[in-house]
Amino acid sequence: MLIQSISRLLSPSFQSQPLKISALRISTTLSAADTLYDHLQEYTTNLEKDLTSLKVKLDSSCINEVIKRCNPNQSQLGLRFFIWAGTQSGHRHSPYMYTKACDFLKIRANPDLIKDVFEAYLKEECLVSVKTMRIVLSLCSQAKLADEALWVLRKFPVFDLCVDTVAYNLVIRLFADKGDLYMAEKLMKEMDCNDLCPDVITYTSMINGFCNAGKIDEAWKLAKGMSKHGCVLNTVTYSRILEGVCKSGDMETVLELLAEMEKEDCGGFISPNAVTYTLVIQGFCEKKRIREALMVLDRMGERGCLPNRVTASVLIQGVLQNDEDVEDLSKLIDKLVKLGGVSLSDCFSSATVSLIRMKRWEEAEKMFRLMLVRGIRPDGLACTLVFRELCLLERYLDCFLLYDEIEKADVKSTIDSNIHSVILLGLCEHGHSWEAAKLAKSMLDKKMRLNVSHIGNIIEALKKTGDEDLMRRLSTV
DNA sequence: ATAGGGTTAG
Repeated sequence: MLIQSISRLLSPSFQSQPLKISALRISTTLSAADTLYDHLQEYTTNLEKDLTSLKVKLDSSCINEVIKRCNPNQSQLGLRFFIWAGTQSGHRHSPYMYTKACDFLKIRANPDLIKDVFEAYLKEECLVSVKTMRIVLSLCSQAKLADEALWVLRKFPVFDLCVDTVAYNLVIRLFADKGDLYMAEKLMKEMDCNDLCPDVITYTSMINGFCNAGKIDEAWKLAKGMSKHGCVLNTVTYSRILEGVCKSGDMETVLELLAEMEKEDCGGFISPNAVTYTLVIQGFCEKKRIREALMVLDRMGERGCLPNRVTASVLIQGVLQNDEDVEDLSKLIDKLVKLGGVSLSDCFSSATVSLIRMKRWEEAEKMFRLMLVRGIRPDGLACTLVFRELCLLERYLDCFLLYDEIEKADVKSTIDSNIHSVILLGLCEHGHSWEAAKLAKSMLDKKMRLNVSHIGNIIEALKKTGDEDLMRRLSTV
């Protein structure tokens, strides 16, 4: 969009064609949304039936556009539309769409919308299916609305629908996460009365809730009772308990539990995985018991369990926080990479990120530069944080030099468009027109959006380079 | 149903 404002500033003669092309592209994607939105405005009865009869091909951008237009004043219509769209065969809302719907329709701030829609369904005698219920429950889950989810659960019989385990699990998880374990447990007991049986997922939500509330005994009691319902304790559930014990700080018990999980006679159902080991390592690091954390890494390696990026970043942070010795860090990184599962890039990037978070900026910059010297490519987060810091310090020329070096190593960009824009603007404002022009070209090559508000300054600086080729390319984006 | 660490796209 702002590239277009650049072309306007640059030379009016170039702008007509590209603008027409993009206008055309927008109008084809909007037509489906137009049809649907217009219909929402006109409906009197049978909204859902009529929407279906329009036979519009649904996709996420069209659904997004419709709910966006319903934004401030027509949230209820927007919600009804979103629910209808989700029930259409051939379309399934992505998790991204659920977050968008919650955002645009302000479901969290206005949870009564859900009840209003159901009232309309009843009044207009709309068909409400299990699929409808599933979509509404997913919305409640996204918006973390436990009470509303329970209200929806209670509406199943009103529409002659049977509640299933998936629906119960969703509501139970919401209450358990909220810390209302009384209600969560009540619902779990209620499942039996509906010929439903709690499964491993139900138990895991409950156990997680009890552990977060510091009630490890209650969590154990549940775990012991799982077999009553034919459920077998597995790695995920057991690791939840172990996590709770870690949080309580009793690392001796944690080691006993870990040993229990490692025993062969459990048939491997609860054998620890990378997440389990990482939780234990994290527990020791938080208690500043780094040596023991490192021993857990060895133990993990002996059992053939590979560390991952989380394991690496937890350990590296632990070592950086507790040791002055650079040797320890490089020994650790060597070991991690030798075990496999993480790369040098993962390790050095993690170290850079940890140092920045610990406000040890000079060491972070050294680490970042060392990485480049050794030909190791920094990951996206490390780049973002380093460039953000350099921009705050107004060291735009350094940004450019580092950027150039990273670009030489590889073509795939790990730096987001906003940072590109900030660096570009900084270079322009500090009179580094040549560098700005080179960065602008690189951005054009990547088809990157230019989202800065100081387009005028950028254009003026770029004009100074007298680079006609660049000007032409900017104007024909 | 599994942790953690930014941003983008859909």
